[in-house]
Amino acid sequence: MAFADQHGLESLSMRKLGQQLGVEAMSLYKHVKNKDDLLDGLIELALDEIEIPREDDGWKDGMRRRARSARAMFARHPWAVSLVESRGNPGPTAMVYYDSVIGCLRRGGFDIAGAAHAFAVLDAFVFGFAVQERNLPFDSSEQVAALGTEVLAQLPQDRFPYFTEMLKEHALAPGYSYAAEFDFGLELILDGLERLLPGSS
Amino acid sequence: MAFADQHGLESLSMRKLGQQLGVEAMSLYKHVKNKDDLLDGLIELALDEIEIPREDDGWKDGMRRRARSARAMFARHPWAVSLVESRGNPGPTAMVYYDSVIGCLRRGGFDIAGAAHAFAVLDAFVFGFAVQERNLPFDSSEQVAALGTEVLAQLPQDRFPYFTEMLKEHALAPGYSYAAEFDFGLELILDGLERLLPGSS
DNA sequence: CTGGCAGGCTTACAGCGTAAGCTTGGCTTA
DNA sequence: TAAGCCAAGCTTACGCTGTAAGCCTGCCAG
Repeated sequence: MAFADQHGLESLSMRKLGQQLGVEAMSLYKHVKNKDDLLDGLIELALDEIEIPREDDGWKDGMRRRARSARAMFARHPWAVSLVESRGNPGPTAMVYYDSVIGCLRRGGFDIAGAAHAFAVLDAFVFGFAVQERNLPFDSSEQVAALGTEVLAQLPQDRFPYFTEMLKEHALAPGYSYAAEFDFGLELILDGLERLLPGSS
Repeated sequence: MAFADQHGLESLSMRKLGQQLGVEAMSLYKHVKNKDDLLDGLIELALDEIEIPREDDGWKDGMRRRARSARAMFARHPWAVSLVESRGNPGPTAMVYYDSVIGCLRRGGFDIAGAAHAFAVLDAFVFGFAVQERNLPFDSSEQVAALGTEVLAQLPQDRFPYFTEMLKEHALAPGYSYAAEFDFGLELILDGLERLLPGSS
């Protein structure tokens, strides 16, 4: 995990990892079945950093908590995005996660189908947002400004009037942060789900 | 693209691609700068299959159209998911796509910030859903039944009561299709966005 | 007729995951 | 104390990858 955080997932090879540990590549195979096994372990570590809903959380707080912490985890470990994307089989940590999320929704009043809906839409949003955020070609707001003005200079602005406008008057405006879009989307979805509940007319 | 559809992205190597074309691997480099260049071209082809909103679409219809067609494209070309995920730089097709989406929203009455919100949440959902769907370890509903019962048999059911329940009574129920979750989430988000509009009090 | 050049081919290299087998040192047990 | 096992490392080798460098051939313009 330290290696992935430091050097990125694409440069994690058995040889380099061994080198960092002061060991030959093949020695790692005493501890790990193969590279996929190692990557599965990495996912497990990453998923374990996602906070699951507490027993005493209402469904909305519980979902908010896990969504926010998932986003934070993906921001801390960008490699986890590609990893989760590229391999499917849920490990034990994923099972705990699934069960606690569904449980939180069911206790909050959702029927089975409703909980499935809620889970699907929230999960898709959280993960999709993590991907978007990781693919942004900048990290800080100085970088976004620099890159934005450069793009603007090269762009045939008359061909993309709406995009240009948004870049100029929104994304490049002081204080803009893409991260804020996360809370917006999250609350929108949570409010929409709330309306499904019996008793919200 | 044909090769990727047929054999999957992971087995697309320059040598194998050349072989399929009756040509040596290195010959491809006369037409393509390097493999990344080729992959960028693939993305371009894939994105081009996403329907963009029509001029006469209302914002809701426009967004629904592009969301649905994006999902359909990802279903047709599963490799496009990993590809979009792994490389960021938007090409010309992506620019057209961005501009038309933002334009559709703006014409529909969203202010700049609102359009940015809407774009972000919809895009995250659509892409996140595509990833989920691609990672499902089954393709048909017979497969889901077979796999589901197998998982159920192995699972320590008492440890994951909610998950077990959902599997038994929902996912394994006849006629269940994960795909239906897409429209649910999409409409939920669209309805949520509608409420942002002035005049919907 | 000639030059350029597009489109292919050949060779070669470094890096990858990993199969197969070897060495070593410490612990367990008789 | 001796015997045996085994965990943890090392070595070598194989087939795969992307691609740099350079060569050959045939078409087409001047």
